[in-house]
Amino acid sequence: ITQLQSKGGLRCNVIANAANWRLKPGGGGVNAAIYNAAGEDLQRATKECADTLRPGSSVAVPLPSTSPLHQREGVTHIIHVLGPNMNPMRPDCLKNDYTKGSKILHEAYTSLFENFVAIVQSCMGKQNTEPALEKPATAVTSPNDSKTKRECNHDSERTKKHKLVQPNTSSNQAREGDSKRSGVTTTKTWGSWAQALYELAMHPENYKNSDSLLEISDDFVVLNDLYPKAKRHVLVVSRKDGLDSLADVKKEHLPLLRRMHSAGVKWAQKFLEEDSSLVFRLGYHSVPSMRQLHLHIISQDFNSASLKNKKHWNSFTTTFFLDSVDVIEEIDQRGSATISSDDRVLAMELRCHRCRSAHPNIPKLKSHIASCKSSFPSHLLQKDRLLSSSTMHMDCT
DNA sequence: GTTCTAGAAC
DNA sequence: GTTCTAGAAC
Repeated sequence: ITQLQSKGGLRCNVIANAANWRLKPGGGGVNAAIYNAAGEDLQRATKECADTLRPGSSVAVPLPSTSPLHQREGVTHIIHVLGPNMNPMRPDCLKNDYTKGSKILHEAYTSLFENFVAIVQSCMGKQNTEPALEKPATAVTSPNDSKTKRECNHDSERTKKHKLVQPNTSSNQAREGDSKRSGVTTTKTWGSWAQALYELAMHPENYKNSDSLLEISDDFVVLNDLYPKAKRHVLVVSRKDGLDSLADVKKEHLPLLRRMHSAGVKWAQKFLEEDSSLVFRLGYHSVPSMRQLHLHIISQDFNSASLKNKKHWNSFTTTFFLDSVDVIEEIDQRGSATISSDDRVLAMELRCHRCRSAHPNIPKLKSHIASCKSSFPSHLLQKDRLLSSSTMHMDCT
């Protein structure tokens, strides 16, 4: 595009342009190159289609035949598309909302492909009556069109493009997404391996000799997690029979939740006295693997040999982990907890819980978090979601 | 070749 | 939840 006069033509009729929201020619990259190559005509034609672009949307602009890019290279359309915006100086900034970012990116691609399909279809319809769209235009013609097939030796490439496009034309199934978990509450059955906490909660006296048992009260038990995912990782397990997970929690359990939270804070405080470098987070898994409601108190170093896989990581660092303070607030206000996240978040890419950088596998992630000194995301710095020696009011008596 | 993941079995 | 391991990824 930057050279404009390609040898033998671009063999491309439609260019997808990563545009800016004002749809202006500027910028240092491909956007500027396209506008330079297409000339004034593109600015004029763009203006006729749209003034601005919202993240996740696209607009297809027919390139006037007077444009050099059309005349010399046979480009007939530019599709401007705007992805999610991470820059806080621009409108609709994501502010590290990964889920929203993924959604907007999905919308951007969907919109782009829909626009492309529409161009292909209108072009194929036109060709029967108007053979004017000649040579370089073959890239968007149907592979069934025997007239255009002959002299082109880029057949395989063309066919590939069409295979990518065709499934999209038949349906827009990609939009269904959220309809799956539509409030149908199926009763979960717990495997034998998921009963350990239940047994402990019902009969804590049987475990009194275990050195992982830290505290027993009438309505909860505190213990060291058998497979800690950080330097410090304890569980406050409710002793109420029938209360298996957050999904079962109702307003009547609010006093219990508050007592469990206080116990968690108390133990975090104790651990902070031993090691003031730790930072703690208190929360619940949206969908726990073990039966019996339990609150995690986990230090944010995640320095543990027991943290082995993606599910471990994501269950403590994505929206799958619901902060105790938020759960309590929501139960108080709405009467139940919103289990917003489904298990797709557990399969998400591995991102540092501090700086949000992505890492290809667990070992690489671990070596990164061992040295990441970035501050925690702002969301976690609010409402006492994090407990550290500086946020706690230490009693030095 | 080794490293790493992901799915089955428990 | 963990362990085990086939085979994917490198």
